Formats: sequence, C-alpha cells, structure tokens
Amino acid sequence: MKQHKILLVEDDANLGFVIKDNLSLKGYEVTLCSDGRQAMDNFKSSLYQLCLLDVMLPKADGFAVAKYIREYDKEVPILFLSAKNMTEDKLVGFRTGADDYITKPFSFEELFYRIEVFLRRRKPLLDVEHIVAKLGNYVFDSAKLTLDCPQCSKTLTQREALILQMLCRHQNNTLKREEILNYVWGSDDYFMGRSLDVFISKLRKYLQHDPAVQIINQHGVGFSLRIEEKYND
Amino acid sequence: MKQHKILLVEDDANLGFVIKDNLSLKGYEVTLCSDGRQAMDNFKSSLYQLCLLDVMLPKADGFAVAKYIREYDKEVPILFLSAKNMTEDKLVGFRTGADDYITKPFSFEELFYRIEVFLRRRKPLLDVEHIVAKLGNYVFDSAKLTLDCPQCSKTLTQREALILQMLCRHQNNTLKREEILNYVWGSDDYFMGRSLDVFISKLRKYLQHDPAVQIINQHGVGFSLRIEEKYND
DNA sequence: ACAATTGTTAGCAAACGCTTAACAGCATGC
DNA sequence: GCATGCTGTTAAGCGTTTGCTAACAATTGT
Repeated sequence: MKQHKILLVEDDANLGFVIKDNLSLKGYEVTLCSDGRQAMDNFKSSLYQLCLLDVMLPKADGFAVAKYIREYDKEVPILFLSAKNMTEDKLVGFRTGADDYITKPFSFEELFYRIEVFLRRRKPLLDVEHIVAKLGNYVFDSAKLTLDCPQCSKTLTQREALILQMLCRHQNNTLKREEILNYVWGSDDYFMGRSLDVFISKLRKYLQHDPAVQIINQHGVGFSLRIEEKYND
Repeated sequence: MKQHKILLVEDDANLGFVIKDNLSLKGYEVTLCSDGRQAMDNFKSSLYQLCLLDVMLPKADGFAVAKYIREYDKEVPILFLSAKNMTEDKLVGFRTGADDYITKPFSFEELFYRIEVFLRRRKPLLDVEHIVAKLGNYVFDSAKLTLDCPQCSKTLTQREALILQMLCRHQNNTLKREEILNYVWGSDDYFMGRSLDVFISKLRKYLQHDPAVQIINQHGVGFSLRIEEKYND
C-alpha cells in the first residue's frame, strides 16, 4: 500500500519531532518544516496527501501557508493545530480553506483519527490518465499542464505535456521514436519525426534547471527520461 | 438549487431548535429528532447528506446511533456534538466512525464551517449554488448579480454572472472551454465558443479596475481566473 | 409599436502552437 | 579519414484560436 505523505509545519522543535515520530509510527511519511516559508517552498503540487499546520509560525503564519497551498491545490486536506482556542481564530482558519482546526493540547490518538477521516474521504483520482510526477527538483502535473521548480514555473502546451507524460511513464526506459509518434501524432512519418525532435528540444530547455533530469537520446532508437537519484527520499 | 438534508439529533429542546433554526437560515433542510430511537427510525426512511448527533441522548446514545447509521451507510458524514471534552469520549466517537467531534459550547459559525467541510467534499465540482466572492478589490455576488468595487458598481447579466461564478469556483485553475460551454450553454459548437469569447471579453472589461484580478487564457485549453495576492487580510 | 436590454453572429487583427525548413553537429560504418 | 543518415536547435511559415468591436436578432417591458 502506498504510504501517505504528510506535510507537518511546527516551529516548536520538540513538539514537531514528537508529532512526526508518532505519525511515522502510524505509517505515514512525514516531512517536518519549522517555518512558513520553508513550508511553502516544500509544498509541491499534490505530492502531499495532507497538511498539518501550526497557526503561529515564524516567517509566514499558518493561515498564509494555507492560503498559498489552496492556490495550488483545492483538494488536499489542511488541518490546523493551534493553542489558540478563540472562536475568531478558528473561523479565520476555516475561511482560508481549512478542513479541521485542532486545539492544543490534543491526544495523538485524536489527531490520528482526525487525519484518518480526511485521508479516508479523499477522492480517488478522477483521471487515471493524468499524473503528478516529481522529476528531480521539478513537479510535473499533466492535468494542470504545469511544470514547476523552485526557480521557475511554466505551463506547458497540451502536446508538450503529453510527450513529457509519456516519458515519465517510462522513466529510465527508452521509448521508441515510433511509439511516441504513433501515440502522440497517430502516425509516423519524416516530418512528424522532426516535430518530435523540436518538442524534445523544448522540453530539455524547460528541464535545464536541474541537471539530474535529462532526456537522453539513443541513436536510431528513441528517447528516455533519466533521473539521477542523488539524495533519495 | 438542491438543498442539503441534515439529520439533527439533540434532546435539549431549546438547543435543538436554536441549531435547527440557524442551519435552516443557512439553507439546509433540517430534521430534528429528540432521542436516539427516533433518529434511527428517521434515518432509514430518508436520505440525509449529513448527521449531527448529540452524544448524550435518551433511549440510545449518540454512539449507538452512529453505529446504527454506519451499518447502513459508510459514507454519510457524522458529526458529534458534545459537552464532554474528555479524550476518551472523543476517541469512542471517532471509533464508531465519526468524522468530527465538536465540543460545546461552539459558535454557529464554526459549526457551519465544519458542516461545509464535509458537504463540500462530496459535492460535484460544479453546482448551482450562489456565492459571494472577494476578487481583489471587487466583491461579486452571484445571487444579486452585482460586481462592486471602490470605483464602480455594475450589475451583471445572468450569463455573465454564471460564467464568472464558474471561474470563481475554480480560481487559479484552468477551466476547459468545453466544460464552460457544456455547463453554461449545454453544448459545445463553434458559435457558442465565440459567444464565450465575447463574454470573457466583457468580464475582463468589468474587472479592469483591479490589475490583480485577471482572466487568463491558456491557448487551446480554456480560461482561469487568477488573483494575485498582495498583502491584505 | 417602441425602446431597452441581453445574447448571438460576423469580421478583422493579434497571438499562439505546431510544422517545416535550414543548418550545424553527431554517430556510425566504411 | 569521409560519407551518410540521425539528432539538436533556431527561426520562419501557416493555420487555428482568441480578443475585441460592432452589427444583428431575440426578448422584454412600456
């Protein structure tokens, strides 16, 4: 079973580690950030299945982080953790698109249940065709046609996305020119082959911010998307 | 517009009526039961989109009701209302399959948001419910058909409002032309496509007082309403 | 019937994406 | 080495999509 990835943002280092450990024990894969900016940088499209945000944070508070996340992703569950039990704070939380607002202190058991509620209800992906893939520092969303990396953000055309999606699906394996042509263009002639080369060239340019991601040509055969694992995760 | 039906079980008659009235004002159709048995009988006969259960009830307590409901329906959101703030009670609640456990006293606003969280997650993407949205300096009310900003005030036509509403719902996400056409016009042909372009042009003109609000075209795909966050609220 | 309002069709200019062309570099086999 | 076919890259060409305005049709209220 695929592990659920959770983004945890908590500035109190002790509490952060305790929560992270507890959730890890329950089988989640937890990324801990200690401030708002770090959290936003870390948040990648829909790669996390759930976000746990402390409200009071250095750099950018939890509400700001939630707002940022909601701009990119309207679906991912956002749960606030806060010592503030004021009605007004809760309302602000919900208004920014939160799904739950948990007041400290809480029991881990309760936290765990509340997390489960939202993971359980998560809709299965509508379109099996589409993918969200992490390519080195990049995140590619074939439905939104976005290719984001820390330095830049690009929206692809449909054809660019289709080709990149195909390459992603066969990551580290060589795709025959002919296969791509038949899939994307429906047939395979000289000019379409040249078009493909143009698209590959464009994609390479888009992907040049991370040298670990490369589209490799195998002479006379086709292309493969190769991603070097440096520090894996 | 489809109303959501809520099953409310609360033995304190006063509180029950107050909650019911408040929720009715928000547009829900609420059925109030005063004890557990009544609630179970009632649940079988009608289809509810959400259940609000007090924990302490005569005849059969909230947990028993929840358990009963879960035998028939694993999906319907169940929210507990309780004065008991004990960890153990909450856990029992979640173990019986609850989705939220709200401790009294709570503000109606909070209750309302917590209800919406669960209703929203089962709603289809498109629905006809009206919205009031803040778009940069603008305020758009899709029921009143108004689009106001400090400099001006405009009442939209039905079609204009419907399209803007759709864009609002998908803020920062690209809506496919085809989706808009099918939703607004019911089908998708060349001329309707041209009509859509005319409406988009009009909406852009109405929205030109705030450069942070923009309708962006993604060539060959569709449109997205993009709102740049400055540093307000 | 008349004006007022709303939505559709038409038409032109601009923007865009994809193909095609052209040329420069490569790989491979001789 | 050289010849030949592949590939990489850039830019021009071309058809399609879009932006906008205005004319036209349809509907409504007076």
